[in-house]
Amino acid sequence: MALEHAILVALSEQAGTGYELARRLDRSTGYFWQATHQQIYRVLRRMDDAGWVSVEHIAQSTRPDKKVYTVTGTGAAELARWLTEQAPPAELRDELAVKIRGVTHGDRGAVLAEVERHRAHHAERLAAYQAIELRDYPERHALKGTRLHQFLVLRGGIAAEQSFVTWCDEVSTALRLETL
Amino acid sequence: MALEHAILVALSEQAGTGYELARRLDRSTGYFWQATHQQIYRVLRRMDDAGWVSVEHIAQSTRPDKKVYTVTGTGAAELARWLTEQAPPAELRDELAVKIRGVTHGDRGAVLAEVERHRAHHAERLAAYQAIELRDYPERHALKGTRLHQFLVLRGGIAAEQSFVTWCDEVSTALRLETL
DNA sequence: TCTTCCATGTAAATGGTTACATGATTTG
DNA sequence: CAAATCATGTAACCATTTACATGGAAGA
Repeated sequence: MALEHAILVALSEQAGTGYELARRLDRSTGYFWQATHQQIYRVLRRMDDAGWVSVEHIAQSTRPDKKVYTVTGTGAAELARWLTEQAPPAELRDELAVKIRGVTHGDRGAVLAEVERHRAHHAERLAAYQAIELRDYPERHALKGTRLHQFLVLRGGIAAEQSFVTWCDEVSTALRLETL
Repeated sequence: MALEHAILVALSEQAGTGYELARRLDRSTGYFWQATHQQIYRVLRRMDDAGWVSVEHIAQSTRPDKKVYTVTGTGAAELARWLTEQAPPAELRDELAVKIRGVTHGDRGAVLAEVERHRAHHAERLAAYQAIELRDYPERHALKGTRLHQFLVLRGGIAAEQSFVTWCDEVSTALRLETL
């Protein structure tokens, strides 16, 4: 499973708490792998039991105690091993497609509105990703190492959102024309 | 949840058995929603309990007995209701992105090979979808009703696979150049 | 003869979401 | 004064995947 390994990647770059990881994943691997903090806490405990990470308890006076996680040698080895494994290619899951397939059995106007809502959502994400691209990677063609790899993942997010937007447009045009 | 409703859509077009649905979904809604036969059997039972479908037992001499499912009035109403609901926009889940993010912590050659394997997989799917497009929808611009909606979902699958292929190419080029 | 197809399911495990709970601090 | 942020978690539930099980018929 990938969540463990997404966490290993994130912690290899910088040790941190579960709470912090939840936000970091949102902004990096998060384009392709999401997780709530509850899930992350549970997985971190499992990883600790397996010896992939070690914990440093930090008592805080004003806040609840922190647990800062660091990748161990075993964890690093596990990440390296996992990287050589084959992963299942991505499969899509989009309820919108089910709704489109079902248009004839309900209110076509509602489905059209839904297509446009999704269009707006994906366009917004696309714009956000493109803003990150411009702001954080001005030297696009000179990237190396981790920064290059982060950039490449971002590019995947951009490509995917772009294609959702284009598809939504095609669908709403076709549904409108059909009504005439 | 969408599986129930994907099944309602499929059964509205044509009554059928659980086994048959498993294959049909594969070829229609399946570009955006997959399900195994085990899951379908379980969901069909739930739908039967809820009164969304009715079952006709058909005894067969040579084969195990069939259960042919049909959508009831309640089921049709539920589908219509669901179509007016908002659905969460699609989110991506691709382990490949996690591996790309982690390249510096393992064997870069292995990850590159994996990117190319995924590229091949998506290219194959794309070709398959395009073949269906050519074979089954030669009158692309004159489509109406269910056939149009099926076509639009297929177009979404094509757009998505296309963007995966393009992305994989971008990633493998970048990873190769980085090595130099 | 071996594989695929038809046709049904159960059981267990894993993964993920939602709801609930606590409590101080900083920001608006 | 209210809301968001930091920081942790538990519990219950739901969805999905994988493995196991059966058994005849048709086709390669």
